[in-house]
Amino acid sequence: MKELTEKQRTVYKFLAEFMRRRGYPPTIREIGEHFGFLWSAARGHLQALERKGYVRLDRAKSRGIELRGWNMSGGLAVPVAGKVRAGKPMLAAEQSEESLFIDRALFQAEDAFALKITGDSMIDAGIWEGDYVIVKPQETIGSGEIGVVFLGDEATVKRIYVKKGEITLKPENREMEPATYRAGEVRIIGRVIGVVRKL
Amino acid sequence: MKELTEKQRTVYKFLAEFMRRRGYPPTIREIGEHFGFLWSAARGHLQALERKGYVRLDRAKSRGIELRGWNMSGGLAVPVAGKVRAGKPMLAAEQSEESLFIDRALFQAEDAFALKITGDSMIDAGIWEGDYVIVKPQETIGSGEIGVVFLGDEATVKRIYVKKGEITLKPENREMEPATYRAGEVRIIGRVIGVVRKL
DNA sequence: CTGAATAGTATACAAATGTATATATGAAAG
DNA sequence: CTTTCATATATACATTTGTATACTATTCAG
Repeated sequence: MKELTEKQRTVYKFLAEFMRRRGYPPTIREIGEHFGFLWSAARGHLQALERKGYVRLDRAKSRGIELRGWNMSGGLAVPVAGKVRAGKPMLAAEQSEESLFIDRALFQAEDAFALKITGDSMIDAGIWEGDYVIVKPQETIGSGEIGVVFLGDEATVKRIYVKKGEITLKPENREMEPATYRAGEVRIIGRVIGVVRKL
Repeated sequence: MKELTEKQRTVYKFLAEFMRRRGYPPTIREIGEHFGFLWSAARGHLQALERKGYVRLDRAKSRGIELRGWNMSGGLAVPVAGKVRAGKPMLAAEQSEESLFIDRALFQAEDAFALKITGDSMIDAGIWEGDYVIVKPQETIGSGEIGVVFLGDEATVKRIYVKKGEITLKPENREMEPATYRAGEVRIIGRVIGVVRKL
C-alpha cells in the first residue's frame, strides 16, 4: 500500500474518527466543512485515498465510504452463537441477539461468528472457560488445526486431526484423552481464528 | 426499552446486518426496497424504532441512522503501544500509528491501550506470545491482579502482589520465579482487562 | 524545463434522499 | 362503537449529495 501524504493521513484519521463516533461515514461536504475547504477538494482527497487503497468508494451512493487500511480499520460485528443447535448451527448464529465487535484487520472473515467457551478442555492451548473464540465457518479443516465440530447435538472446540475416514478430537488438556470418530459422526463447523478474553 | 413488534424486529436486524456488511447504514428507500414495500412505510418503522429507543435518527441527514440497542454496541479503537518507552509510556501509546478495534461493551475503558506480548512469562495465565493485552491505565492495582509495570526501561506484564513497601512480580510460568522489588523500583502502568489473540 | 501528483477554488447539474401529508385496513384497547 | 396503533400505499417537494469540469498554484522527479 502506497504511502499517504500528511494531508491525506489527516483526512483518513478524520474518517475513522467520524465513523467511530457516529456509526456512519461523513458526506464529502462534511469532510470539506470540517477542514475548512470546499468539498470538491475533499473529493480529490477521497479519490487519492481510493487510488492508494485505503478506502473504497461506493459510487453514486451517499456516504458510500468504506475504510480499508490495516492500521485503523473499522470494527466488524460478529454474531455470538449463544446456543448452537444441532443441524442448523449457522441459522442459530444468524438469529443471535448478541454480537461482538472484533477487529476487521485482525480477523478477516466477513461471515465469522463467535462462540463462548464452556469447560476447560482447551486450557493448554490458552483457551479458557468464558473466552470467546472467533470462528470462520468452513466444512473442512487442516489436520492439527483448532476447530469447532458438532458431536451429537453439541458444538465443541477441539484440536482436530483428520485421517482418511477418521477424525480425532484432541482436547488441549493434559488430563483429557483424545477421542477418534468415524467421519460421519462429527461435522466440522469451522476453524478457530481468534480468541477474545475479558478479565 | 419497549418491546418491538415482529416487523420492527426484522427491520432492526436488517439494519444491523446491513451496517455489519457495508460499514454504513441504509437509506430509507433501501430499507423499503429490501422488504418489498414503499419507503414511506420504512420511514414509519424507523420512527417507531426511534420512539422505542432502539435507534437514533439524525434528522435530514442521509443514512443518518445510529443503532443503540445493547446487542450492537460500537467498537472502540485503542492504540497499540508498539514500543512503550520508559518515562513516557502513555505518550508513546498516543503517538502510535497502529490501533486495534475492540468491543466497547466488553472492555469499558475509553482510555485503554493495547500491548503486544513478547515472551511466554504469562503462559499459565493463558496469555501467549503474540497476544494483545488490553490495558486500562491506572497507577495502583489490587494485589493478585495482572498488570503492566515498568521495570528499568521496559514494560512487562506480570501478576502483581502488593505488600507495604514491596511489590512482587510473579510470572505465570512454572519455570520462572517471582521477584520482589522495592516500591520505588517499579512503576505500575495499568491493569490488564482483556486479551485478544489471532490464530 | 516538463510532466505528474498534490491541493485548492468555483460552479453547474442530475440523482439520491429525507420530510410531510392524505388515505386505508386490521387489530387491539377502552 | 370509537380510538389508537401498526402497517402500508401514494404523491409532492425541498434538500442533500455525488459527479463532472474548468482553472490556479505548488512541489518534486526526471
